[in-house]
Amino acid sequence: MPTSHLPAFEQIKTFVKAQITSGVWQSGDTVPSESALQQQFGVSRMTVNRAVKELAAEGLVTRLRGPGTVVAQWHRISSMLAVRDIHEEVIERGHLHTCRVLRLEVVVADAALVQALGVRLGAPVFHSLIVHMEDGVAIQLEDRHVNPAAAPDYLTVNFQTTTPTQYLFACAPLTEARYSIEAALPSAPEAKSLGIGRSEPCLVITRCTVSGAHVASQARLVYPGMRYSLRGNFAL
Amino acid sequence: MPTSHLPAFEQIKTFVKAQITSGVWQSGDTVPSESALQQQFGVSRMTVNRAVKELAAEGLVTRLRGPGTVVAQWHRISSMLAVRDIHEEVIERGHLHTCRVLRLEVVVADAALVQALGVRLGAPVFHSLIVHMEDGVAIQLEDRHVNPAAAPDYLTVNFQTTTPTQYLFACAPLTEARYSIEAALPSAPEAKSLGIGRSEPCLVITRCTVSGAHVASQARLVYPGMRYSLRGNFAL
DNA sequence: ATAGTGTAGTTGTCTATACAACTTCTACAA
DNA sequence: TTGTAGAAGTTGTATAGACAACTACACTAT
Repeated sequence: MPTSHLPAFEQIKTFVKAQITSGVWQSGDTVPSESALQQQFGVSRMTVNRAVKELAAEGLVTRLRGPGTVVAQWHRISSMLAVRDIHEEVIERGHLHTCRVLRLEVVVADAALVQALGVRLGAPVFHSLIVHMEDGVAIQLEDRHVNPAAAPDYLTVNFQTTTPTQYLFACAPLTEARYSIEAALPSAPEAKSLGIGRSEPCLVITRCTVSGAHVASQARLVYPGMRYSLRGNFAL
Repeated sequence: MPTSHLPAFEQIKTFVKAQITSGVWQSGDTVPSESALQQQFGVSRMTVNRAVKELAAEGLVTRLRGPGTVVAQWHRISSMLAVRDIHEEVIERGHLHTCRVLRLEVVVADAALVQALGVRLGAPVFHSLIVHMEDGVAIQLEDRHVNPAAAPDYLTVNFQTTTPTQYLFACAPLTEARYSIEAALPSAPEAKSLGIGRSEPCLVITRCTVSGAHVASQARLVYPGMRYSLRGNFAL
């Protein structure tokens, strides 16, 4: 990478992003002030300002006069589909979030997992299957496979108090994500876990998150179609 | 609106947006150069630069050294879900796009349309029902209601050569959009039109577009779940 | 007629400075 | 102890100027 040929403001952005994605600066941590970065990089404050302002526009940091710049809580994927925690989402609606852990185990990587996670065939992979409920009604089935290299202690987490999304955010900072949204019918066990009929259509979000060099996890999120919809708004 | 109290760069952004949303500047038109806007608003070039640069980041205009700034082709809704034309989308994949117009008529506004389009009960509303095909296979059913105030000549358009999205973009520039994505089973006529079974789940995108003071149209887009998925990517 | 050259116009980046607006913390006074 | 005032630190906005990189177009030399 010819970073030295990149514009100064890009180099500063790259530096800050690297600190965040490597986990050196975590959610809520304060980012050095503009004058500090100015001295560190030997550029004018306007150049630092542009770099940090653009990072704020991308949602990686939040800025306030006085308190300064802090690493943002959630890294948004576009303005519509944020990688956010179902727990937070339910709480935000003023409802009660509970969950039932159906499976928490080690499985052996098959061809599909080799493809998705980049592990070797037959290597151990963590697997969790959790039903999330809003006021007692099942709204999401979370079927997740986790790369042990990214979260070695995944199986010891108490998922009654911490959601997988929360835990993975903390120990494997997000650097990249791919997702697809489709409509599908639930399988028999999925329908049973969600308490719906096999003919009820579901929104299925498949999400693959990358943290540094590893594919951290692959999640298949099944939402009952009658109880959930993705909404968005756009203006100007 | 206390526009005079807003920062100068915001006023310039508002001005440019207004020219675009009002249709004075259309897709492909060139935007005045930075020096021209600088003289017009009596500010420094850096201020104009910031305003136009942010509009470019939002996807409303594209900028190039030499050719200058032009109004962008498509107004993106977030980075994932663009309001774009199904025709362009199919062509981009290198396939053949055809369509069948099932209905093109005037209907009388019922309560739901009053709510959605902001017209009076019993007022005339244009309605089109079109099946879009990719290489002969139905991939989208477009059920659209159009506000006559926004597109008075909607019924005279030849939808074999122009898609509703294309036409509406031209005569009613987009200023706002709301959408939701859900999973649902098709109704009997919908299944028949798409050539799928009634038990095959579909992705349903409901989109409401606003142009200036009018709600221009409401579209219900039904995609067969087995033939279509929304995909997205996010990095850094 | 064609190929090459140069010039004008455009955006991209960067500097050094200035003031405004806001927050937090400290110091002082009641 | 409480309240107020102020100082310090932070980001937000704006200016005037400079040079670089790139494009389009007209002009020139072959």
